Amino acid sequence: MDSSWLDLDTRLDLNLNSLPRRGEVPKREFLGGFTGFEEKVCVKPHETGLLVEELNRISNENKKLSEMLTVLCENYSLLQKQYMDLLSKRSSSETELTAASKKRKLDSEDCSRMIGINGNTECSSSDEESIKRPKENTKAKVSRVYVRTSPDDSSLIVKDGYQWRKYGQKVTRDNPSPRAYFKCSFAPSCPVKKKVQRSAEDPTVLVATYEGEHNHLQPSKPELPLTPSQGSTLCPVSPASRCQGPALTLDKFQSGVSEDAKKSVQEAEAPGIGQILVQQMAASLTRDPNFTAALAAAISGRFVDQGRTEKW
DNA sequence: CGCGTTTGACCTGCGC
DNA sequence: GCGCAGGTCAAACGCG
Repeated sequence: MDSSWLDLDTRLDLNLNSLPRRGEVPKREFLGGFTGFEEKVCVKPHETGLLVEELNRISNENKKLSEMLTVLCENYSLLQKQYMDLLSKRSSSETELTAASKKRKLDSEDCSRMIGINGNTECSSSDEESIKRPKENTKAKVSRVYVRTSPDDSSLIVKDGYQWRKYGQKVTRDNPSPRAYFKCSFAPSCPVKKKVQRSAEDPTVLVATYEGEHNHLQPSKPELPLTPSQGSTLCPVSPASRCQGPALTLDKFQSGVSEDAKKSVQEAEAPGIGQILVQQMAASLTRDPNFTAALAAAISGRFVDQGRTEKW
């Protein structure tokens, strides 16, 4: 593992903040990491000017590209918001038609509307239920998570890092797709249940309803599927938090969610545990003499490398 | 053989 | 009290 590469060459900053301003000669460390390019450092003065000009041109180009990307992202968010508004209007008009006879549907639809209003992909209905259904005050906390899947993925699997055992499946009246019932199987005494059903409006969206709180640690981080067919991604429907990168965990996913909703899920999932685990792992690693020796060797190696590049 | 999933039967709560 | 719909159970089944 050549750690000297990491800091010097892997920065792909579109804004190019680290690049020299117009008229400045490029610094040595910028060129230092490129093998083959290093020979060109010893160039004639007029060639330096050309290189600076070229660098500025690329810098401007990157700037333009990043601006275009920003505009594109804004447009995307706007469009998605409009789409969600449209969906919510349609679902609420449908609700009005059947509300008198379908009081049970309230539970599933109040949250669907929330998607449209503020782009939230997860909501806790515990507060609403405490008002609407005082009888269920003693019931476990309920939170809902919306998960986008690929259209060809027919499984009802939401990978959230916990182990679930399916104990039932039922076709409900208001939705043609079946609802799957899961129990947390990591701890036998864990009371948490999960219901997963495809959204009636958008079949690519899985609606996972969690009931109760885990009384154990999270066995593993939510895993990302390698291929779309392998399952669902914990990809928020919300435009605010776009599906990207490998760090798509439930915690990350909550970044586009309202504070109340975040709180409810954080309470349910006990996220501080992860941090404590990391600290414990770091502590145990630093206590290991072999690890500290290897680390020291790696760091000293970096110093030697850097000293060499600065000579150039 | 053990474990997880499937699926039909049964239970429970709610509205009329 | 009855009917309906959601939720749960448990035997059968499949897979590694």
